[in-house]
Amino acid sequence: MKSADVHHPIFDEIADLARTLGHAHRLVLLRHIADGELAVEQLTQLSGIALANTSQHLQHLKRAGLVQTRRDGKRVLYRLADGPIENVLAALRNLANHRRQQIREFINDRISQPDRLENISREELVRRMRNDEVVLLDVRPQNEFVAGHLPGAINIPADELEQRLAALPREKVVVAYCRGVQCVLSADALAILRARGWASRRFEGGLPDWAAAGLGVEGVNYESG
Amino acid sequence: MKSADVHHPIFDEIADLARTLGHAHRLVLLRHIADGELAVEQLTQLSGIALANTSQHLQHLKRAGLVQTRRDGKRVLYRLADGPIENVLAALRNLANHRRQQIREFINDRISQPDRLENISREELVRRMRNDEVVLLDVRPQNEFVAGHLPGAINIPADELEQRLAALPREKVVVAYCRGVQCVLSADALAILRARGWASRRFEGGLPDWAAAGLGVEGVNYESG
DNA sequence: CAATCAATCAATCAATATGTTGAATGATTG
DNA sequence: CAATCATTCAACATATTGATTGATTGATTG
Repeated sequence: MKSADVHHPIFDEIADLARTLGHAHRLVLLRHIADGELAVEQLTQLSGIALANTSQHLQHLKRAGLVQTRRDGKRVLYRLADGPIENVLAALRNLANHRRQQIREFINDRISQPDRLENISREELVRRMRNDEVVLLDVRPQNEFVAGHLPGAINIPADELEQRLAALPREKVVVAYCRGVQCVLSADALAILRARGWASRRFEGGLPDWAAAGLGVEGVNYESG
Repeated sequence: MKSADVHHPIFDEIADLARTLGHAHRLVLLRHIADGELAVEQLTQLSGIALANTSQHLQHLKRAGLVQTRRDGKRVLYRLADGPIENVLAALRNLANHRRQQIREFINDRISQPDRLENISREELVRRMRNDEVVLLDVRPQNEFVAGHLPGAINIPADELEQRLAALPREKVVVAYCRGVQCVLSADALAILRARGWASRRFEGGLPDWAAAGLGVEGVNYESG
């Protein structure tokens, strides 16, 4: 409203925070630190960033109050600071994904050849689920999964898939699904799965197609009507 | 195996976004633009930033895809781009406020300071619901919820909120509501949500205000017939 | 206490970002 | 079509940031 409001120092503080997040190395480091306390050298190995460089970025993060440290013998362990830090990261990831998706929809270079992505029809999926031949993989963000998902599905958001591949069985066919035909998350997931040698298919219709067919859905939006 | 993940281009994209938000001038401009379409000169006046400088920052925002433009006669009008941009800003603001409060050991006393960020108007709520930017949280007892609630709302009674936080998404703004202005349930809920770092607002009018405005209500008292 | 290890500091250079100035563009007006 | 207005561009000086290198600090080990 008033210019006094506009010059409020909160803007500078927010800008400092944002600038601290404005470097891929620091985002990578934060991502690893978010999984638990880690020492500097472990972080260099996980990230591939040179030692002194890693240290500097970590101190940048520390100055900004995003991480805290603790000494354990010779090592210095870094952990996430208190506060809604992961919310900010999630929001940024969300926005970036939103953008990517728009770009992909525009170019439409991925789903244009559905055969290569090995789509599975709803009918075949139902049949193979009955025979316990498949594992359902929901690659949408956790909150959407919580709100409602196909029965028995495992939730691994697409951007975490590479780290969490171990959670998937190798002896069944993995069927990935997401928000539906316009969503590329499951296509991304399939690329990862196939690159790592998983037997995998894609249920293109996703949750909307499933629900529209009157098949059961699990989740908070659906229990106790 | 992690290094492949680490070099994923999404990190660079997120970093670019964050860096774009990493300057107080651009945050100020975004804040004004978020209120509605504005021309460059109006923005210079509102922000106090020199004309050419304003223009450059606006173009920075445009390059980053955070704003879009439209020509109207001689003027160029800037507006927010699509996507969960306000969520990112809210998350950053939230984190910065969290830090400020920690530093000052500030004690938050409920409704005594109803700051502008806390309450959300019906108009803004409707708009953000349309954009799928918010999650509605009904914190009244279950029986009242069943009788009637805002469309799409999740019901978690205020006294169960702390145990059931996991049901709430982190990447959308949570808007809590209850029986209306005289009811403190949603204020309590907001205290819990903010303490745990959720981006959250309060729809003060609650169900009565919503229904009085002639907006749709879901529930057994309202279903067809 | 010397040797070793983990992390940080200091100094440097290259690359980017910012603010300012004045000129150039694009659309409207008389 | 010339004048005017709103905005953008181009060029420059200055500041900030990032990566690299080698030295330094702090803690442990023998």
